[in-house]
Amino acid sequence: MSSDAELIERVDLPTVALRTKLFRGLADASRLSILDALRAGSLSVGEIVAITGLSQSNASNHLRCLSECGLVAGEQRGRFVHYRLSDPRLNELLVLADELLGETACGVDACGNYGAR
Amino acid sequence: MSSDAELIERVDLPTVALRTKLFRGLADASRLSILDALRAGSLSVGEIVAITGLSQSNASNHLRCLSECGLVAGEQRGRFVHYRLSDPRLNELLVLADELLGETACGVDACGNYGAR
DNA sequence: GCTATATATCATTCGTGACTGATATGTCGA
DNA sequence: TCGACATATCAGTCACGAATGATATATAGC
Repeated sequence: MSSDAELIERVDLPTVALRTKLFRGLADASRLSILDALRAGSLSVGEIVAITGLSQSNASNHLRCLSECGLVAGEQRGRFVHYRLSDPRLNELLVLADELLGETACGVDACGNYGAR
Repeated sequence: MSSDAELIERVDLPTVALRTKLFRGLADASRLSILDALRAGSLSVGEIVAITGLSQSNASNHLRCLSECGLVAGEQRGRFVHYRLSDPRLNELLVLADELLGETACGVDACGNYGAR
């Protein structure tokens, strides 16, 4: 239907949906705090809580989310669990983001469409 | 207060907040569709509507958001407004995201913590 | 001037997901 | 086995922001 005038290349929805979920995983101050803390190396949950200031249950919830998504990896050591970034390219992504924020995307802080929850 | 045991390097909150806003700008299927469409070159709003399938007002709202944030730039030509990506590094960011999704972050699609709105 | 087309703005609705507090699981030392 | 510590899970609350539909602005052609 809608005839032959369909020469427009539609957006690839599944791909876009995947990207959306990845960026949504990153679009939260708590999760970004955790990821930022882990850039220096692996940390236990307690250390993450101390560094980020998140509540224990909140941090744990976000860690589960990040872990399921494959962005961080946890390893049990005694009664501690140590988490680390699962891919160095995650660090690259953050660096690239900071570069953008430093230049063209500098209007982001002033954008009132969504706030700093 | 809280004594001298403050050797912990706390997360830099303003920086994290900025990154959060940038990623939140990217964490939406509609906006990502628009950005993806613009990777091929500049497009008018009408073309963007046709390609993404978004409603006109919805697309316009997202374009304003993306424009204010500095991620896209619009130029008036006659009664049309043509938008383009304002920085090629935005494209790099998307490529990097796809790389991550292809490998370590492949759990993202299965992550049920947040959905594909 | 008037009409049609292109884009922008505004108010409202409604679902998603972040946080809290309490509780459960699990691991170590005595 | 028991108590203390580390982490995980769960239910409930509440605010953010995405989409819609109607309306406003703007530009071009007649």
